[in-house]
Amino acid sequence: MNPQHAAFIAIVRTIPPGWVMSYGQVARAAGLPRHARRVGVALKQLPEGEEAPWWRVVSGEGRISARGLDGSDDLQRVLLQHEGVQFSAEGRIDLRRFAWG
DNA sequence: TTGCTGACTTCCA
DNA sequence: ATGGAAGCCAGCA
Repeated sequence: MNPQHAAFIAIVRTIPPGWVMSYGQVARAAGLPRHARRVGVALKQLPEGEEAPWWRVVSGEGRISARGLDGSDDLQRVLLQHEGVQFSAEGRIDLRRFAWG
């Protein structure tokens, strides 16, 4: 397990239910700015044993990043809505609500 | 080493 | 709002 990935996962584990963070925020919180893309890689390669709320990580625009094949996109949306996260008609999340303040 | 590829972000027209 | 380009950086061929 890549140490950087471990750092990202550690941050993701601190995201409480009903809350979301963008890839960029996770990267910065882990002390690794400009590594937003790596956060995506870390989550994609998240081992079975590692438990982390990957679905609470979205893009900076408040949308769910596409994976392409599997329907994990839909699963993510369902999980978030189940936690009470509000989506706009266009399927967007208003990240301003999650800015510390 | 070079070039391409991303679960990204930021600028600019 | 919207599309495209550029910046970014580790992994891989």
